[in-house]
Amino acid sequence: MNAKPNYLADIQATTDVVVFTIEDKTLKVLLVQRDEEPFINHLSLPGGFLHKREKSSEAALRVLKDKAKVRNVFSEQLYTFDDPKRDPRGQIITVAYFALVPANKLLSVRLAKNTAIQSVKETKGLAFDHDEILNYAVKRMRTKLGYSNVAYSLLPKLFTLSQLQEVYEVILGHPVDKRNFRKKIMSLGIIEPTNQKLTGQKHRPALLYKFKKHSYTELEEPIF
Amino acid sequence: MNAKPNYLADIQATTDVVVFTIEDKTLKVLLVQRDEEPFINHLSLPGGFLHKREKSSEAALRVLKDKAKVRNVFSEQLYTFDDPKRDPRGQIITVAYFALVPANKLLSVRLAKNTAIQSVKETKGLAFDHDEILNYAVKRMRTKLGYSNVAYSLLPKLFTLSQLQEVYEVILGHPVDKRNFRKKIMSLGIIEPTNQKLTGQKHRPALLYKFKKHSYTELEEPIF
DNA sequence: ACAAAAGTGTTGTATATACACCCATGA
DNA sequence: TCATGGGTGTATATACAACACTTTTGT
Repeated sequence: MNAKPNYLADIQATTDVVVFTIEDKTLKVLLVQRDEEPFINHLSLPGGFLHKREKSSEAALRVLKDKAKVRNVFSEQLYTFDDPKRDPRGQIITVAYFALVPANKLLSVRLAKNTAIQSVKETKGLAFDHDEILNYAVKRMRTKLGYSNVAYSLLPKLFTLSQLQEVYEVILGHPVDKRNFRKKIMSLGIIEPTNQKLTGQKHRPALLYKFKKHSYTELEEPIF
Repeated sequence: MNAKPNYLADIQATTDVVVFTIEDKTLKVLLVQRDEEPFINHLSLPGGFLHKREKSSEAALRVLKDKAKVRNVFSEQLYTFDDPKRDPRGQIITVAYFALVPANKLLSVRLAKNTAIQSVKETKGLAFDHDEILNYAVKRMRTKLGYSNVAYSLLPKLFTLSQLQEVYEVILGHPVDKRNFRKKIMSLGIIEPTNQKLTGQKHRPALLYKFKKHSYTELEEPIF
């Protein structure tokens, strides 16, 4: 192999992961507090450097396991941010991912020091260009939800139609009509009723549904 | 700065650009023949290494200027391919872009040695993972066209409605009804008629239209 | 006059939207 | 018995899909 010409960039690569969840009718994101320079004590997206012989998708899963304590969640490559000025340490590009995690899977990480799960709306002033990455992820996630079944990854295995509707309302940012929503979602054929009900609330028990597929599928007709 | 721990990847970064054009009712792609190892003499997507202090988007424009001889064309980041086995020379990740160029802007590059503009359908056996990148680009381009005005970037400034319809037919892969297409496209309000006609053909001259905006815009309602 | 593409409306069908009441449970 | 969310149908408006003939030019 020839020596590298000196106009070529010396690059390091990282992965940052935008972990979304929905809770209290609010879209939230997982953040970690940095414990070293640069941006020490700032909040940032969870991330890390790419290891030798590792794909960024594997690195993203590693970050999800180590920092968010979750496995088997939906994650997808988002965009690569590579402005040479984005990191003061040098030319460090980041392959950003986003992941969707049901709130009930984030119990253990809530207890960890130096992590926060906070409303996306109230999030700004993150380290590096992470505000920009977060904004980009929100946009992508919104459109994804409109033509795929990814909502499954924000809900427990069994869920009520109202819970599913809440997911869509939070992400769309406006309420939708209950009857029309149910008609639409049932006509898509992506979920099916179980024979179980959610009891123990102070109102009529709701029938529990499940997604037919727990893997990412794009729909022919859009949901919204 | 500390020394780099040895489990971190030594990375180089490249950009590869999928340059699409439409000609003879066919979707075509610009390819270059490699003149060095690995994959010497194989066709590949035009691309190159990232320079110091350069963003991948700038590198993509540089590639477009140097290899495709075009400027001011639509280009957009596609996806980052980073399987450590994708390049035998080492851990080389590529930030792929796709660009849309009207056929009439590719005149000079046609004459160049070692370049080819060929039908996407008939393209396979490219160097590295470029078949995969090309497939990914085709898919993305199809969906983009459905909810944006990017068709402008595949046509000359002035064009007939039949030419525009051809763009959609080629990318959708099936013919569409002329009257319905015109109704739809006019109702979107993204193009407007000029007072010029395209004469010199052996049939009735067609009114020429232009896009209101020559910059990428996402539409509220999808075209298809 | 002929060939070839340009241009133009209507109708039926399917989809989306708007809207209000009764039901089952826990407290 | 009351409060709370669960569950259900219809009528109207809008969007989509199918379809054929006349016009203008070049040869």
